[in-house]
Amino acid sequence: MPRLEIDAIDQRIVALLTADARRSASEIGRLVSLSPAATKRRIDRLEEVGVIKGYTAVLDHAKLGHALEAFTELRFAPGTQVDDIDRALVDLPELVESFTLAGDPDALVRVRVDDVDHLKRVIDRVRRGRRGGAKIIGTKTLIVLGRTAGPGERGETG
Amino acid sequence: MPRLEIDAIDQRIVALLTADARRSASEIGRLVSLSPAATKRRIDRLEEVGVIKGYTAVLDHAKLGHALEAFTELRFAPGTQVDDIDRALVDLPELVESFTLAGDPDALVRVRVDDVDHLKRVIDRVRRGRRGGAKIIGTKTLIVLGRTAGPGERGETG
DNA sequence: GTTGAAAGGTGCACGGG
DNA sequence: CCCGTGCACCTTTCAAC
Repeated sequence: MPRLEIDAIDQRIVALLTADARRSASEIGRLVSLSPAATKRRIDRLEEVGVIKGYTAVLDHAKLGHALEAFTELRFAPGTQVDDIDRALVDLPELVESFTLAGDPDALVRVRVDDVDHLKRVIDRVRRGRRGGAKIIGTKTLIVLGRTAGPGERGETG
Repeated sequence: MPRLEIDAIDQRIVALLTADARRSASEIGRLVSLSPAATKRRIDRLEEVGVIKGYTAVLDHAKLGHALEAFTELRFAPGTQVDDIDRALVDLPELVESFTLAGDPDALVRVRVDDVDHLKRVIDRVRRGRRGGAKIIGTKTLIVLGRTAGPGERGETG
């Protein structure tokens, strides 16, 4: 395993790839004053140590027919293990990401759906929450009206 | 402006770029049985019409020193405009994204911080919510214990 | 960290369906 | 409209330093 330290140049490379993951290693090298080969080695190392987990396209989901986004807060029966929560949600195609939380509610589930009717069906599926012994005793769904990206999503954190 | 219709091949291209945004147009072309040039033209068109808004690196924030993630629910005073909410949150480097919601709470703010002390300072800043006339009358912060990516984040939705 | 050369990807004009 | 081809140019990759 390569060294884990992330120096200032690594941070700039990470920021540049966060802003545009399809930039070439040569261009990044130009921007951080390094040769293409040295830049590529740093990118490879950042991937190896797991600082960079991958690269993804940022989509306009509304244009792909998934116009509605929502968060559903979940409350579980006493004794439910946090790991059970994840198991309760696999195989839900509408799931974007799910969070286990400290406090009340116990989990937050983010879903993307076509319309309110679709949302209703998804919430029904979530509420069943059969798998893994997780017993859902309450849900509260919040419909997203608008979303704004922050600096932390654009690589401006360092 | 190019055509807005997204056919089955476009959807596969979007899914492939969502799974790995750094794949070359030639490789994607091989996977969807199209020439490199035709594939590139489709990718360019998907970007032009805004289906693909950009490309970003997926990071392990814990390895970059931002180990703690949290959601803060916000409640606003009556008469607050939803647009005021976004204006109240600009210039918060710890902000990942913010959502305006239908129902109660009025907004959900996602932040990434170094530790609980840092979180305390960020929540204090959010609670002030000076800008744009947004008056925050209550907050509730949920600390993230764990996160799981769903199919909708990996391009498996189509 | 650099250089350099081979392999492969990109960008563009052209022609065909 | 959208596809493929061919070619010049640029990037990536890897050895050697």
